[in-house]
Amino acid sequence: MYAHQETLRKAGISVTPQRLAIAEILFARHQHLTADQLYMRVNQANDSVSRATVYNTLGLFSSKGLVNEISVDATRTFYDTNVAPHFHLYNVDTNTLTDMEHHPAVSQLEEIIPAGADLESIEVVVRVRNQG
Amino acid sequence: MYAHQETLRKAGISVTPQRLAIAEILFARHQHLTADQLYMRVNQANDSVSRATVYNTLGLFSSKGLVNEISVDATRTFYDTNVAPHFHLYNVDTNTLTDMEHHPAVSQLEEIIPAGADLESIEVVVRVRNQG
DNA sequence: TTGGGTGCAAACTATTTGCATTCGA
DNA sequence: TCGAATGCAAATAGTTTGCACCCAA
Repeated sequence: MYAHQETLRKAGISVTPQRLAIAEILFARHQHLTADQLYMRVNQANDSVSRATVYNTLGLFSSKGLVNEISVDATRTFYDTNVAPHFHLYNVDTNTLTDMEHHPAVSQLEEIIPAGADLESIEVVVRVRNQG
Repeated sequence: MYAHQETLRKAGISVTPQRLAIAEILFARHQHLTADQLYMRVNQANDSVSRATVYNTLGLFSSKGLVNEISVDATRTFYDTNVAPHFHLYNVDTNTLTDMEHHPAVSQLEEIIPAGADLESIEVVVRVRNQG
């Protein structure tokens, strides 16, 4: 039930009931959730955690490298529990984010989009910060 | 001075003074601007265009394929006048978005980040919509 | 006991929208 | 003239913040 106490400790994050409740749901499997989706799932599992704490905790997890933030458009940020670099497929109609199995060159990306879907745009952002 | 009337017409966009003022600045060269940066530059060139019109016009240009939207984080959307698929480098310290000259495989991306910068994250989103 | 963590509500920011006005073919 | 475009201000949505309270070391 508390399989992720260790996950938090190893990342240097002190364990609290709220953080653990969030971690148990978030890290149950590789997935892509928005802050609000996570907020609803945590509270539906009848733990009570506020929105602010969900946001703060996701920011903390992200800064510790436990999750990746993926900003698919101006108002939708997903949190991805798979922190290895990989490609994502975002369906604007269903508002779902999934992993791509293959990582082709950008020039060949169009060839491998799923049947029934049309390419809308490709966004590659390598985020860097200044050293120091 | 009005080199981009034709750009708009070819894209099926009717020409208005505001749209032309925006186009002249935006398409002067390949660049990455936020809506607000563009708003300020347009008005500093002493044309008067409202924020709403800048946003609406960018949305229109984007839907016609004249610019690409790049959402670098939850509150920063850049508009890129280079609509060919390519990689971007976003510096979180300077808040600048630039093009990458090379398009390596994701697994090799870390090797080509600029001197003086550290990799923070890699975000690849292929946006699709359902056919029909 | 005391500093970090939490929760609420208010603040904030980027963007969108409703609607009355204005413009241009 | 008449629909499209514009501009303002208000609305919206996602996220952050200030601050009082609480709890565990």
